[in-house]
Amino acid sequence: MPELPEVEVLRRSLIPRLLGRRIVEVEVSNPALREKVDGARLAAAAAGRRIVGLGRRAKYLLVDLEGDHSLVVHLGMSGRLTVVAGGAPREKHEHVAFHLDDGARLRFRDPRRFGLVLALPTAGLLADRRFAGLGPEPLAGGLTGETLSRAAGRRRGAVKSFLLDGRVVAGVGNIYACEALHRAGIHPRRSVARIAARRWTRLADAVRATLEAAIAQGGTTLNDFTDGAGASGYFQVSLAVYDRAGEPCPRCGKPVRRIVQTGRSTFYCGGCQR
DNA sequence: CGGGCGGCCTGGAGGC
DNA sequence: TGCCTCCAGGCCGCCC
Repeated sequence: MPELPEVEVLRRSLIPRLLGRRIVEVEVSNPALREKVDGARLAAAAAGRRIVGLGRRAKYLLVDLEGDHSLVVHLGMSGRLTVVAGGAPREKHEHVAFHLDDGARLRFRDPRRFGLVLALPTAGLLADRRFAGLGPEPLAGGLTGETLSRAAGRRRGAVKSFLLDGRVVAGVGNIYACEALHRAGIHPRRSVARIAARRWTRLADAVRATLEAAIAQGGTTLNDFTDGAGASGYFQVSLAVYDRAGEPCPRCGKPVRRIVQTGRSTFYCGGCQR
């Protein structure tokens, strides 16, 4: 379940393996991802081009190519992007492969096919409809209590759902929304209309701290995530509440509870989240 | 326009 | 052992 930290860990792990490499061939085995993969367009954008940068916006990995195009990769739920030896056999669910000039292969594997691989013009990339409505990058200085408070505006919904809204803040998914609320001591069902300035600041700080801690530990590997070399993260051992229903809260010892909000699981501590 | 919800998709887990 | 159901959830589109 790759969220911002996992994509950031992936990005950093790919830099030494991809930067300066030339893509020699693009192979699409199954175009049926979230958006149909346009193999001809991918090849036109990437074949013969060097990789000159690796960026990230929200949960999207941005591969900057020489020329005027970038590759945009989203891991969805179960996507993995890894660099493997050129002779490695094609894996099940390996839908897209980029063959590199050093003989290696950049493999995109995604059993659930919620992911995305496409090429877009680099100029104005972030103005693309997929990025245009996104909220601030939480680790780029754009996330403050005031940002959150202003985004809340006249909204009245639960703060957990609010944090999951990419227009509010980019890159926060279910795991880190739960963890950040726990860190901030805020109940996931609390209405955003009933959060004071001081608590917005605490929440913004908690979101940043949670994401940074997860990146420092290589991300969270519950089922699928690995970095570009195939290595798992280990933040899952640091999760305070996520997927820990019934276990004691690491802060106050009361049992962690599971509820469902807008169709997805929320984990929190009824003792220290108010 | 905010917000809720279904659909997409497969593998793994759990029940019987 | 095998079959069934459910669940994981990012994102989009539809609806009220």
